[in-house]
Amino acid sequence: MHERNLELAKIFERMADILEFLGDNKYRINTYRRVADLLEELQEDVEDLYLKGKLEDLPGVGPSTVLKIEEFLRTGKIKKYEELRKKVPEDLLDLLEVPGIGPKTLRIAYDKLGVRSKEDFMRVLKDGSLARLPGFGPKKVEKILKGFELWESAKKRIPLLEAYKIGSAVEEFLNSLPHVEKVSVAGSLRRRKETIGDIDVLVSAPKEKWASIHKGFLAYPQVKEVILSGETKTSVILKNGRQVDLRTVEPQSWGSALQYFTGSKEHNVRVRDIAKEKGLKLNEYGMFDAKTGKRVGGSSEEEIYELLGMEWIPPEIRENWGEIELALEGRLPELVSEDQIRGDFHMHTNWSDGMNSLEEMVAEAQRLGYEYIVIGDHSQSARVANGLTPERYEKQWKEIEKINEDFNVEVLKGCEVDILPDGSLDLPNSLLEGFDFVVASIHTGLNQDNTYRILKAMENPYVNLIGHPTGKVYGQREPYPLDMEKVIDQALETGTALEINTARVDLSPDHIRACVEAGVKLAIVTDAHAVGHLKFMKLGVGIARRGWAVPELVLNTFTLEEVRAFVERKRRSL
DNA sequence: GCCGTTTTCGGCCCGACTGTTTTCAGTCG
Repeated sequence: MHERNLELAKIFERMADILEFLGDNKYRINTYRRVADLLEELQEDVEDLYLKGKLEDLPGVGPSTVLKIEEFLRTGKIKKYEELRKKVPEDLLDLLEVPGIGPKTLRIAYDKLGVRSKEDFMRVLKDGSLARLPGFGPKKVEKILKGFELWESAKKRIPLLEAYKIGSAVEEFLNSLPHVEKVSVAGSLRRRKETIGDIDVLVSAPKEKWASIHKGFLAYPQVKEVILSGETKTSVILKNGRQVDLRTVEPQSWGSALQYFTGSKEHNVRVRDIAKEKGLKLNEYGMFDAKTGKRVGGSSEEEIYELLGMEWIPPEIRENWGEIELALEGRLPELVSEDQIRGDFHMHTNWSDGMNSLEEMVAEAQRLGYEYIVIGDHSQSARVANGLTPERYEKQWKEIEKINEDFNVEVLKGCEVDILPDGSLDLPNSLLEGFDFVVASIHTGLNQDNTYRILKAMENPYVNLIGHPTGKVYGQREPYPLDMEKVIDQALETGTALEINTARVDLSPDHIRACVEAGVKLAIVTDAHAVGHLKFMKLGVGIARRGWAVPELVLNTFTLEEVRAFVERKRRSL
């Protein structure tokens, strides 16, 4: 990660917010936002690009943007931004993140009701003064209040994807410190829960080096505030407001500490019970003989579980949901794992709403060692996303054919076709037939029960995968009502797979487990809109494992021939 | 603010949905 890129991206984002609040030209605002997105996804350091004179080659970057970036690199500041931020209270802008509050609403509350903070806004919602303004009413107030709830809960708990990014960056930083032997996130992040409280990170090192490691961690550039810092534990708040707890342990305690801090609490209670039955004592420092107090193990997790007569249990399923009994009997299922992943089934390019070109996406997929990928750009009715018409798909196919000559990874012609309100598809079968793999998703009517639309879409012989089936986006959108049982039956019946969407954490682990029990095929996808998103496959695998997904049911473990056979089987049978 | 095989000026992703309206405005994706 290039810190400076992110810092600049934030500034452009903020400038866009302020301009929007001030009612500036919306296309200029749009440009600022696009620049912010661009910077966030940029693979190289922005300064390198600037020095090479390549900044203006980026799409959407013009002379004015280059000047601002140049100014920032030189002085660390952007004058225009400094002037803009004087015009509006800093906290006020955060409210734009609340679903239901847009720039106009915020401006009216500011002008007419003197709202200057979140507390002010809550007050005018609750005392009815906002509802009395022209253009507002009780329903709108209700909607914004609901938006606040969603927003608050998303703020309190960290969505898995965000926590994963933070955790990975912290791990990387700690690994760069001297004397550090092992680093791992623990807690609910390691278990890949949908939402994470605090981010726990564990480091093993000889005791005499701990002080220097804690000190080193305080120098992590993202640290904003230190809550506490001692010999074994440091807690900090990062600039993004998230808390990270670092613990140092001795190498001989690595396994027991990792086991202890990974949890879940319910899992650990049972595990310690079993230890007790065997005359052993387990804590974060190691496994000991209960009578003599003599250490019998603790350096690795595998050793801990082995001493208890159990198979090692993957962290994602440590919830006391039956995994302990199976591990004691040696009957744990083999869960899908990262090294079995051969491809990604859903990603976008700049043909629709992706940031990168087809070639750039393919190049990254090749770098990741994939055997195949499915390009799944949006279809025509997704106009906001610059969805493709049949003609444009046919053009894209030509480009894909050309690219397939130059790369080792096989690029499958695919699409993310919209499921229309009546359950029919946005593209005719005559065109769908020409794709190698078809993903179908719902993007409209997100407040109604959409079971019938999904059931009908699965009847189409060319639909291989239902994209983000529940419509949920964590912290932003509740799922629509859906009869998952019927969806699962229909998926099984028609030979259609369901999507595990890494970006949205949809399906949930519970859904995945139901699919696994029914024998429904699943596909883990990143839904990447930029090359940088493709690497989150690792996270998707974690989500799948949390739902006890086994490789036989996960399409990503299939060879290219097997994927083609999966598609063919459905086409022949319906 | 950016951009150009119809343009160096005049467009720019535009439609669905919701709640407020009685013909529309704001938000979202």
